[in-house]
Amino acid sequence: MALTPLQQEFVLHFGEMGSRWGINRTVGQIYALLFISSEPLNAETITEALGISRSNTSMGLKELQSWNLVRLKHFPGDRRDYFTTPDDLWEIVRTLVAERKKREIDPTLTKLRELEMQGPAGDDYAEARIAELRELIEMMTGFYAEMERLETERLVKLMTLGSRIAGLIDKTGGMIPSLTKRK
Amino acid sequence: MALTPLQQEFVLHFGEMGSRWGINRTVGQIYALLFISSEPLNAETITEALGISRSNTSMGLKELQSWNLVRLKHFPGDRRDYFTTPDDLWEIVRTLVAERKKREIDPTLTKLRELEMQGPAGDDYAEARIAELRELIEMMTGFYAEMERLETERLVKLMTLGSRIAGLIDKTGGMIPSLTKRK
DNA sequence: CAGAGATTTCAGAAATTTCTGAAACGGAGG
DNA sequence: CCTCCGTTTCAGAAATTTCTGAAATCTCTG
Repeated sequence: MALTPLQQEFVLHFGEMGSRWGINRTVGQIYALLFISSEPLNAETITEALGISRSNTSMGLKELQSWNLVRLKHFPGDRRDYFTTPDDLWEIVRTLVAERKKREIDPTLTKLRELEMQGPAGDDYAEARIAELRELIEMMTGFYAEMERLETERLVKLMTLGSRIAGLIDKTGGMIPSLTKRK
Repeated sequence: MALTPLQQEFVLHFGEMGSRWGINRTVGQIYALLFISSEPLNAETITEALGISRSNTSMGLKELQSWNLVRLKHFPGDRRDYFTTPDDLWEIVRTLVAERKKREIDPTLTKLRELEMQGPAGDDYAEARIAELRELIEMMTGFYAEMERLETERLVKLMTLGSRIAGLIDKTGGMIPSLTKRK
């Protein structure tokens, strides 16, 4: 499969950005290709389009699957696997955030709790700093857990409202009457 | 400077996590060390504490400075540079988010706009997908711009209120009376 | 402005990550 | 239970990133 110049440039950009996102170039390119392709693609097509080895494609797809970033499709009479990305971009964002949290935040939270468990180490400053960090992360993951439940439409509205909500929270108490009344 | 077992473990953990966060092990360790040290440290002390080369420390500190993650201090009669992290954890988070946005999001937004500029490429699906992605990113960065202005205290309150706010935004319109009234 | 102390730069070494081709594996159909 | 088609695994090659020691640079101080 030959790429159009537009596809080409898009794919190459995501390849380059890949390293900043903690995935490698190939994985970035594969994802970008699936993202801008209207039809599901099989491994052979991807291999050809990106000019990489078949095994590299296999590893890249495996990586993307471990991130839950691709969906598998099948066609009758064809036993090859075909891959796509979800149509809903918000679903993609949600997955991305969830996975990054799992890989980048959770292990640290676990480690911090573990360190606190070990009991007083006679290093007050370090202990205080660790506790503070753990509390911060817990607050943020708690907030995240709330947001996670929202479906796309509500999330969009929340983001649109952003500024107004922000302006409301004042230093004197942060209590919004219509908020505190309910529940 | 010899590290306490607690410091040791904390530092090593951040070193390991570093790779997942797009920074290298040494940079992660240096940051962690500064974070749990009550006093500012100079390059020589860091070098010794982490058992790395002096030049590696220099590069790591330079990297951290480019991320705006460390503060420089000086003591009278000592012309060496001493480094610390901010006391306020929220300030650290803000910096982290701002820098990651700059490195991981902005270049892509620019690229997407650029691709759209190049005009119709006869690939409707790809064009639509790119436009959709750009719009999503613009919405998120817009929301981020709002949040960025909030100082620590308000942010904490917003996060604490999270669930209630989320529950309010309903499908029928998302308009919260007390919100819509004020500008 | 010479010398000492401190930091930065840089080319190559070391370590790590990514990529490939070949071989192993898996499972549907005959 | 063999064969074919497709996928995965894996050991080594290639590429990239990180780290080091030596030299260069920078900047106070006397």
